[in-house]
Amino acid sequence: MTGHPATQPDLGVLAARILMSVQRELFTALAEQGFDDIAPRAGAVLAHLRADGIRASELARASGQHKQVVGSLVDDLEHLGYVERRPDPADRRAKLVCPTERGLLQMAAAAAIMRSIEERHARALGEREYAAFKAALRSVAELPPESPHGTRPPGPGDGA
Amino acid sequence: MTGHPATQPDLGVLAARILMSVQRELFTALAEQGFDDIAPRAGAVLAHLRADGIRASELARASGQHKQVVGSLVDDLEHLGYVERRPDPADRRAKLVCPTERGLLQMAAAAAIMRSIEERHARALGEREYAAFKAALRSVAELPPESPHGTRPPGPGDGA
DNA sequence: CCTTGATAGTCAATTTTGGTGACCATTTGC
DNA sequence: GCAAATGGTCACCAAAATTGACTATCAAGG
Repeated sequence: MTGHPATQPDLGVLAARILMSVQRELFTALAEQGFDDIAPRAGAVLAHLRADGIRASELARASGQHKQVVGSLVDDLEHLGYVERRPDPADRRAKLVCPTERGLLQMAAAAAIMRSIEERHARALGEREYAAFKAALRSVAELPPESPHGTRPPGPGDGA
Repeated sequence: MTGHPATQPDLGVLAARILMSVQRELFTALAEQGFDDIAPRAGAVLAHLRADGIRASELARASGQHKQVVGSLVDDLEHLGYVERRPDPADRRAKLVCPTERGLLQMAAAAAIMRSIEERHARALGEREYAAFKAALRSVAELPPESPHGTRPPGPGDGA
């Protein structure tokens, strides 16, 4: 990251700024809607929850966090009543992290807030431009880093 | 953040992913070039350094970190020989954080690495598309959050 | 089968970070 | 020249990430 004011802020600085701003607004709005007991860091788990459950290790991969961190996050969310751990029928080692009723409500609320944030940006940029921006953002997020020699195809590798 | 795999990953998830990937690649490359003693978190300061110096409080604003954090970051970077504190001639309370020779080298190296990362994305997306993407990214990063009533103009308000 | 190696998850200990409140020096506005 | 705001630091505390080890299970191969 190298955003000298002389230079334009670089990709990393911009990403960090957007992340901070989105996080702040999302969790402020969630708190106003009654979800005031979840720490922003729990977003790493909540953002990747699925109604039908997801494995902790997959959460770790998707969020880029270590599995110990995900474990403690899930602990917290479980105590708060947002998720519960259920055994994974397909693998007796694994446990599925499933949202509870309250978890589903939170997911819906967060999705609505994120929609409104993105709609605001879409209005500012123009619908078409924002759609193009979002698509480009996805591409950039999915482009594999560096690949010194034998690049693997950019296929569905990234689970999330 | 609400990126159910069913849904597309949202703005926050994408920003987080890009930030992580950029950080990892940048600091790996810096380490390979001999700058292996700087922690990624110091990027919050390094990214906003200026050759002619910048105040700690401005670093705090630009990076979104508390001034105590910036202080300790600057301490570390000072011990490592990347920056030095000089009194600000314009305000005897303030100190300017100025890059040393080594700091300037680091800034140049980081800028080059970031350029190569962005060039890779530009190749993947197309030069035109990437330029449009980058412009949109800046707009999104600068759009003020929410503004329930009397919006202030989106002028140069954001210091960084 | 029975071994070998990888994967899923947890526990515990350590280290890093981040956050808080108080505090001094200086500047700014009245 | 006094009060309030700003720049910066100190000392302490809480939260968080990283590491390493360990159990249970799965998947391959012999």
